[in-house]
Amino acid sequence: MSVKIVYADGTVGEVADANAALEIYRHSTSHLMAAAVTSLFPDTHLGIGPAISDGFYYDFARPQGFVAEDLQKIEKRMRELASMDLKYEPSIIAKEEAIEYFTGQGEHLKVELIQEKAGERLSCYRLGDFVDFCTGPHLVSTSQIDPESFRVLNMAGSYWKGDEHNQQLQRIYGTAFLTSEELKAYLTQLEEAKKRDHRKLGRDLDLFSISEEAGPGLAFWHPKGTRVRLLVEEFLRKELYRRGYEFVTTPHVARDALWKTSGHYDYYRQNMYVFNIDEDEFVLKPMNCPGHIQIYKSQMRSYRDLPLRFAEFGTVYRYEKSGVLHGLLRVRGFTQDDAHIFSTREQVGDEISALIDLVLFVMKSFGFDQYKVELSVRDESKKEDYAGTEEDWHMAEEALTASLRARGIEWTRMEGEAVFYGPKIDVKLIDAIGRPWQLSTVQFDFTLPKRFNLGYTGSDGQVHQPVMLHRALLGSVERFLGVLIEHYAGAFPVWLAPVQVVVIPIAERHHEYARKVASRLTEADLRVEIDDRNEKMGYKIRSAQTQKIPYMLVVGDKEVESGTVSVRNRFQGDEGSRPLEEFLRIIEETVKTRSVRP
RNA sequence: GCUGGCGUAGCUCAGCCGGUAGAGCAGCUGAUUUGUAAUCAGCGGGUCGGGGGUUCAAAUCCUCUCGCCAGCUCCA
Repeated sequence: MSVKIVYADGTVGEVADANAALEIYRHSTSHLMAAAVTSLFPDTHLGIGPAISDGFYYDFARPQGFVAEDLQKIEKRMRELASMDLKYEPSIIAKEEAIEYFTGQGEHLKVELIQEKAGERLSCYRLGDFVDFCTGPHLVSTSQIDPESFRVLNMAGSYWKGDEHNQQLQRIYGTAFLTSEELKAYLTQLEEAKKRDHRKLGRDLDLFSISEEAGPGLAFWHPKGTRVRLLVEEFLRKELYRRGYEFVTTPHVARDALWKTSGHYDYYRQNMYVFNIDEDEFVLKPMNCPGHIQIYKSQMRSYRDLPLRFAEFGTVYRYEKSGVLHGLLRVRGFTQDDAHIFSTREQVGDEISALIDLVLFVMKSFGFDQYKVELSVRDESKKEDYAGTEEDWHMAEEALTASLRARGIEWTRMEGEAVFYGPKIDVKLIDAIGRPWQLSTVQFDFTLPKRFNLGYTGSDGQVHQPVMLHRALLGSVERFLGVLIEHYAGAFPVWLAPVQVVVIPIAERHHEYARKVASRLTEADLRVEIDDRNEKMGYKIRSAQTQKIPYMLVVGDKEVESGTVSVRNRFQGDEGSRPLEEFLRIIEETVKTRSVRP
């Protein structure tokens, strides 16, 4: 469907593209919201109010802020204004005139924006009594906004121009869709996301907890959560050994001297836990790289030794601001599936290719098949902020893009997003309900080899400096498991499920057979429980279903007699009886293939 | 860290214009011996996040503090 719009110069047009139309629609709804807010609260001043990926927001400056009840009032006022058929009236005026007007209105933030804008003339849109400096385009009239297709959702603080040193504004979020059905679907999806919340599932499935007494941002892994964790780690460990990595183990604390050499002491101090013992100062490690470098440096290295790939499930601790902590996704103590590759310049291209293969293989194995790749490079205008030579950056970027190109992987180039010590590739996974998660990262490092004066003897007998790559596949085990829980909504694939099978005897006389069944499966290395509680079968099934256990084996008189099990699958329900050995073959195959659905 | 909201039993929540706590689920005990998502009955369980204050009296009001939630900034 096409939407009628009005451009800044007053011409009227139509937009047929659904995405473009939605963006304009949301932007216009945000103006409607601002109009509602300024009419309800005349002492409010304006920030900016764009459309965003799933709605829109508007930032307001109001000393006393807003309270939750204000949101309802605002929404109500928006409906009233929408029904008044107000026109979005554009006008093009001189910059001077605009400054004068907004200064007169006390809109100093708008004035600031206008002053920064180049050009002599600019456009404004009027909506009733509300005038905003805006390039448009907009809907023609508020009558185009379906009062049932938008919502004012929540509010939060935000910094002017996104800078925490600036004044803090009140941001009000809303969402809008072209139809009320789409709004409804969106709200349903929010509910869905809530049901998958790993913090809730972590408790319900008894996977992990975070204790107020022990401190925020520190996860305690329960037996079932630890099982999943170990399974993930075992899978990776096996795969990494297969691909030429060596595992190493490094201490959790090290003298300040190490961190001074690495530079973290100066650049990362605000995130480090530092403490004194006797005369010495120690740091709880926030990163594993200096440790791996110690191992590299423990002996002379030759080009024949390279590449060296040191891997570690390295637990690090970083002080994070209290407001950023979030379940397992953002914690203060976490385990990186870290590795550092030391290679010659000639080898680095192959290493990156191998890494990309590895990342894709690992993600696929865990059931993710959608992803986005970002290549972060330095800000060309601020080269002095970055370490490494011109040649370093060129070589690194070349190596990264060549590998991506060779695999036909599409990527987005992120200007100015590189870390100061080198460019990187980040892989963002898309989960089951379409949300992106930043996990894998491959980063060049031009500074640590220099700081630690790393070298190897080349075939020419001269000492050369190795290239160093940091890489993590899962990022951190904690974050990855959080994402995995949400991706599967707690129903892990059979190979990762903490409990794979629960045997459900119907009555007490079937307990002995149930134990026989369970021990046969346990012998085959399956994770089995028997529910021999004094309850009805339906109760036990419900209990197993809510625990998302992949298979329930019901055993009663018939099964005891025939040596079978009645198989119930958590997704499909009752599958009927089959001989125990046959079930065993099926589940073993499911585990072996790491099949997502049993 | 900042803005706003919220902390009552293991979980979800009621009680909150002040009169010292309640439900459902979970747990425990007993009865029941059960055929594909909740059998019945009984019992135990809370220094109402913590400190201070106002008051004859505080889960309810004020204040400080800790934590959680939604964002912002930052990030694996």
